[in-house]
Amino acid sequence: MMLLSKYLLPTLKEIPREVEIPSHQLMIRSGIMRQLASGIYEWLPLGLRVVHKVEDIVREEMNLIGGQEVSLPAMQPRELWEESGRWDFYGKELIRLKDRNKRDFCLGPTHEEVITDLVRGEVRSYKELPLLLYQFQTKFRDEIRPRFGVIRAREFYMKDAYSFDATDKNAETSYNNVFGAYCKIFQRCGLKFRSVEAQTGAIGGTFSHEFMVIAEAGEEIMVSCKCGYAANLEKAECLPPPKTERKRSGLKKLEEVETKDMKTVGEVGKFLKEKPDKFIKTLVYKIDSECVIVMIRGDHEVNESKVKSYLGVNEIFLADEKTIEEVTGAPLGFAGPVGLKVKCKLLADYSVEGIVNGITGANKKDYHLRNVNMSRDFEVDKVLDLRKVKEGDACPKCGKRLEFSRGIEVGHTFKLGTKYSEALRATFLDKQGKEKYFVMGCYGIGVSRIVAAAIEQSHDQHGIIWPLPIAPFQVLILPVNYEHEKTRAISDRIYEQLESAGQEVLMDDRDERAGVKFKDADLIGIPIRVTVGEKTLAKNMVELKLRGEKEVREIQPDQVQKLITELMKEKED
RNA sequence: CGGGGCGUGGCGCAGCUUGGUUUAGCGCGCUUGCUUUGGGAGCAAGAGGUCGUCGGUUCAAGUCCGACCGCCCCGACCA
Repeated sequence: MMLLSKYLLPTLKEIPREVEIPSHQLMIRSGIMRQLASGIYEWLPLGLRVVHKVEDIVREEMNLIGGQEVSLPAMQPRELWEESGRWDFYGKELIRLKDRNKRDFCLGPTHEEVITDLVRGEVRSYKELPLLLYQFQTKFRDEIRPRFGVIRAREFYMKDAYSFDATDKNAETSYNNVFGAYCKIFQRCGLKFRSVEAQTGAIGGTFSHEFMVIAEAGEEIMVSCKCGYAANLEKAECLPPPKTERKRSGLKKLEEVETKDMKTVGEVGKFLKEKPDKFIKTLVYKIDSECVIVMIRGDHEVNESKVKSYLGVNEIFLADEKTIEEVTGAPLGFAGPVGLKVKCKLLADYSVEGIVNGITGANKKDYHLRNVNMSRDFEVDKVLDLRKVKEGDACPKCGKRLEFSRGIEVGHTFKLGTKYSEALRATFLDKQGKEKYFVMGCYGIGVSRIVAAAIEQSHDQHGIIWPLPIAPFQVLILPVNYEHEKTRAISDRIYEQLESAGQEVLMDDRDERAGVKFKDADLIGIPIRVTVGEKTLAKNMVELKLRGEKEVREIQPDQVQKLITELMKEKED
């Protein structure tokens, strides 16, 4: 019997300090986990049960689409990562270490290299394809700033899957299969979620989707439209502004104005009495040793992901002041595209094209330029979409207003193509005996993150309200006084009946006052509570209450198992 | 990496400004006993702390100074 008196469940009355969002607070307070170091957590028995619940659901759905479970090493040799080019590309997020012989290793933040290496060694023929391999594994990413408990942790539990196909078309089928399985997984976990188009980032590939749990505390911003378009903020596009007809006559003469100590669009705009949308904001980025100039309209913001993906790099930084002086000949705040000292690649957002007689830095201390016009006063290498969309921008699909909402990313699917198979020379022989690269996909689900996301989405002021399918136990029996003979007898009997009916039951046999037990019950959020107390027992009744509802029903002890079984069926439908 | 905050029994905190009545307290939790017993009980008696680490100042350091470590928050960029 699972007795609470013997169960390691250290609940906390007080809200732990230094903990921000509800899910994190509740995970600590309800004894689900404890922190060991920044972004590194210990799972306690109750929490681990939830992890396993999620894991089981994921495993079932992956198996249903033909997935085969493997387990790959967390510790991976440098050579493999150099083959794919990611030893350098992945940056500081990759945790590196040396063995006793000074050989370099990393702790896997993801497993494309390892799985591709495995498959290139073992799979030779198209007849063995398609292949879908997956695993559950602890991943390591040295996050720039861990936060929100397990939502952005440095060590976390994830399911990752990799598909190998003979053709691009087949790979798309694999992708769609996983996509479907993911929808079922999140549904089964009882989550309100949405899939959005996303960027491929450090993983790479041709396209990708993120699965977002809708939650106020979410770190990610989702952009969506009534027409069905949905993307994350990094990826989201919008229609370029209608091109203003630029008549030669309308172009005024270029003119220099003094703007002493005014560096920002706001300051200069106020001084010149011009709106931000007249400005060509000019940013100097440094990529390795090269500089790239990015221009954008003053009222917009650069979406660095778009810059990164256009340039094909993983990390870009704004140039330091010294570099800016070298490139522009002026201190920070006076950069512009006209008359740069050093030849750089110039990129302009679509929004810059439409600016007539714009304002920009003069590349000269304390001066700006007025009446700047693209093509006449400066040439750019490329005009493209580089800005962050704003709420209300025009949807790229239908032109209606885009809406913003927040979410927690719990899954991500990537159509990789042949990026890794080419890098690692992973090939098979097709029907014609021709050597071909595997067409790959990779698919992640943040298992530990789902636990937090579920709480974020389902709690009240008293504690967690677990969705039934991922609850650590389905039923909590709460004998008001377990020492009372009849109470104990009835409680034990209900426990046994439920258990033999396949329910997972926790018995609060502690010698605590009723209040303590009720508070803890609400806190740990087990979906069904059966209260056995002398008061109702006098009427030969016990109480049944659902955590998410107010209503308390009185029923006969012998009816408990039957009613709960029915309730569970209802919930499943 | 930059800015801010914090570090004192398991948890939450006070004490530090102005060094010495501090044998380092308080609340929660924990142990034991009695009373209580349907929404975090009362009384009594206990256990539990190298005051983050190292160094310095001083007759004397939880308290002052320095370095380091850890944790949290904001930012990582708007030119």
